[in-house]
Amino acid sequence: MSDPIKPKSGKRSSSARQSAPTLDDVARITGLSPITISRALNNPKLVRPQTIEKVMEAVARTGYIPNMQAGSLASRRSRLVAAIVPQLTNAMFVDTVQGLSDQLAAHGYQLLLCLTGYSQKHEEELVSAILSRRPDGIVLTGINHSQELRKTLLSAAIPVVETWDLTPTPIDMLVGFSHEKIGSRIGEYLVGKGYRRFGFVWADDERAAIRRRSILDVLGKQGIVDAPTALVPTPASLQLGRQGFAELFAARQDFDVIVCSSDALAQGVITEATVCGISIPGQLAVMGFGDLDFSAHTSPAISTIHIDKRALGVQAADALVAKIQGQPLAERIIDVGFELIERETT
Amino acid sequence: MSDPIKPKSGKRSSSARQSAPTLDDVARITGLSPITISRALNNPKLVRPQTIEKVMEAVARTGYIPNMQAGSLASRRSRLVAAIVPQLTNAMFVDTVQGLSDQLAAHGYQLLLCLTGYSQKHEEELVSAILSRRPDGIVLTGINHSQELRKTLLSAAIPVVETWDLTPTPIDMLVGFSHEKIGSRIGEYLVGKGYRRFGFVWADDERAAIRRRSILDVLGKQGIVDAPTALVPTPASLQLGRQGFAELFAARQDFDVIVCSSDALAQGVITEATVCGISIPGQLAVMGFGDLDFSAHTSPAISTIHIDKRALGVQAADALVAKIQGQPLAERIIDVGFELIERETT
DNA sequence: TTGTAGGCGTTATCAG
DNA sequence: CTGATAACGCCTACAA
Repeated sequence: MSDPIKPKSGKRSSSARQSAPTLDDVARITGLSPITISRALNNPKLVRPQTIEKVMEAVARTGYIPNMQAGSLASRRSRLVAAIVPQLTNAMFVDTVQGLSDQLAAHGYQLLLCLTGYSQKHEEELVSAILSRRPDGIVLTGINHSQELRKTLLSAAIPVVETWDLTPTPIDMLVGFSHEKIGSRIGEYLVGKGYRRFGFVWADDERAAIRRRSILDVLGKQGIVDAPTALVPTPASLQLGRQGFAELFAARQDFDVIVCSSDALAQGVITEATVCGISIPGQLAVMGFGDLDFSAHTSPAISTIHIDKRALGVQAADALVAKIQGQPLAERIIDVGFELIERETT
Repeated sequence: MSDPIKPKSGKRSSSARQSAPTLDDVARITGLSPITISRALNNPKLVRPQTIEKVMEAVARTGYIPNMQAGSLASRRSRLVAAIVPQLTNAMFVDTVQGLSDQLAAHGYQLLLCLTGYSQKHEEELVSAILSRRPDGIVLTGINHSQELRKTLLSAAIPVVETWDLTPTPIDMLVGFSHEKIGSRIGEYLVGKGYRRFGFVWADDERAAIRRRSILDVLGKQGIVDAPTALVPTPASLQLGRQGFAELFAARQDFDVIVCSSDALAQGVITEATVCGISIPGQLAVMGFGDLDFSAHTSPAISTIHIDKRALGVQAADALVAKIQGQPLAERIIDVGFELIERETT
C-alpha cells in the first residue's frame, strides 16, 4: 500500500534471481512487520508465543539467515572480539586462545584471530584493520604497545584486555602474571637447591628477557655473575633446545643447571644432554617454564613454572564480556599468578 | 543545501558528544563528497594524487576509522573468512591455522576462528552463526558434515574449502590428503620391515580411524589379525601415549611395533617403553603420524608421516581467495600428499 | 576525476 | 504486544 510502483512485491523486486531472504521477506510471508520478526528472533520475551511460532516457521521455510552486518550497524554491537597473538605455533599461547574462544562462544561472542609474528609495527596496522570491524572488545598479548596504539585504542573507547604480563598501568584491563616475580622465584629456588653454575637457553622474546634479568638479579646477589646464555629464535622447540645446549656445552662443561625459557627448550636440553651421556638430574639440572602438556610426563619429568594458560584466556573473556555488558567490574587488573613445580629435573 | 532544517551541520547533528567520525565528517572537512573520500581510501587510482593527499590529512586529523560493517553491507564483501577447527590444543591443526591466517592476511582477509571440540551438532550451529556475518569464504575441517550443513552452505552459495581429508565429492573445494593411502603406506612399510606383532595407540578421532582401518586391511592380507588397540581421547598427548602403551603392555609383552595416530602419542609410547626398560628400536619399533616439530629431534627420532600442514592452510587460503575474486580455479580438489619419513624408531 | 541518488538489511525510538 | 519511521555508514550505478 505504501509502494506506488509495485504494490505486490514489497520494497524490493521479487523477480529474477533470488538473493538471500531478508527480514522483509519473512515479514511479508507472515504478514507481520519486519521489526516484529526481528524481535521474535532477538528478544522473544517481547513477542506473543503464537507469533513467534509463526515467525519461526517462516524462517525455517525461507532459510532466512540474519545479516549481522546490518544488525551491528544499526545496533552498534558486533558480538565480535578480536585477539592479537604473536603466533600460534608457540605452544604457550594455544591454550589461552582456546580458553578465550570457548568462553567467548559461551557468551555468544565470536573470535577474530590475528597473528602478528612478534612485530610491533604489524600490531599497529592490525589494530586499525581490526577496529574497522567495530569489535566489541580487543584482547592484546603483552603490555608493550606503541604510544600510537594506546591512543588509538583509548580514543576508540573500546574495552581492551592485555594479557600475559603485569603492569599497574594497563590501557584498560589486564589478565596476566609477573615475569619478574617468576624470575626471582626461579632464581631463589635454584640457588636454594645449591646450584651455582648456571647456563641459559633462552628464546629471543621480550617477556622471556624480563624473567632472565630477574633471575640474573638474584644470582648477582649470590655473587654468581658468569651465566652464559644461548639465545634462540621463537617459537621455542625441542630442536632449538638441543642446539642451545650444544652451543653452551661446546664452550663450557661444568654447568650444574640449565634454565630454559620454555619447557620445549628444556625437553631439548634434556635430550641433548642425555645423548651426550650426561645424567639428569644427577650431573645436570634443568628448569623449564610453562608447564606444557608433556612436562609432567617426560622422563625425567620437567621442573617448571605452571601458569593456568587456559584460565587466562577464560578470565580475559569474562572481563571483556562483563565490561561490554556494562557490569560493574570487580577488578581492572587480574594476576592469575604462577606456581613453581618441582619435578625430577632439579 | 539539501537539508532544510540544519543547513550547517550536515546530515547529523554536530553538537554534544562526538561519536566516531564518519566518511561524511571527512568529506565535510575536505569540502569533497563522501564518495570521493571512499575512493581515495579504497581505490586511490581513481582519484587525483592531490586530492588523496588532502583526504589523508583529514583522515589523520580526525582519526577516522572506516566502518567495515557499513562498507560490507553496501558492497556485499566482508573480507572475512571463517574457519572451523576441532581444537587448537591439538598440535595437528595449529600449523594449518597459522598458515591460513598468514596467507589470508597477505590477501587482505581476516580470520574468524571457531572451535567445535569435535562436535558435529556444534558445527551446524556454528555455521549458522558464521553465515550471519556474511564471510566471503569458509574453511571446514574434514569432509563429514551433516546433510543439513551441506544444504545450508550450498544455498548460501559461499566459497567453501574442506580440509584434512579427501573425497571426490566435496561441497565446493578441497585441500587435503588421503588417510586411506596413508594407512596403506604405513601398513606396507611396517610389514615390509618385517614387523608382525602390532599394537595401536590411537586417538578416538574419525580421520584417525580411517587410517587405522586401512592399516588393518594391509595386515589382514598378511594374515595378521590380532592387533590390539588402546584407544585414547583427543587431544593426543605424551601422557596419553604412555598410558596407552602401559595398557597394551599390561595385556601382552611381545609387540614388535606400536603404531600411533600422532607423534605426541609416539613420544609417550617411547617414553613409557624406555622407562620399562625396552629399547627402541632394538626391542620395539614405534611409528607416528604428523611429523610434529619435535619428531625429527627426539632421541631416538620418530619415524612418521609428514604432511605439510602449514602449506595446507596456505593453499586453502589461496583457493578461497582465488574463488572469491572470481579467478578461474585451477583445480577444485588439491591433494597435498604425504611422505613417510623413516627415522630411528623403526 | 568527481558528484548525485538510492539502497544495503537491520534496529532504536516513539507511538499505538 | 505490534507497527511506522528514521537512522546506522558506506558503496554501486549512473551522471556530469
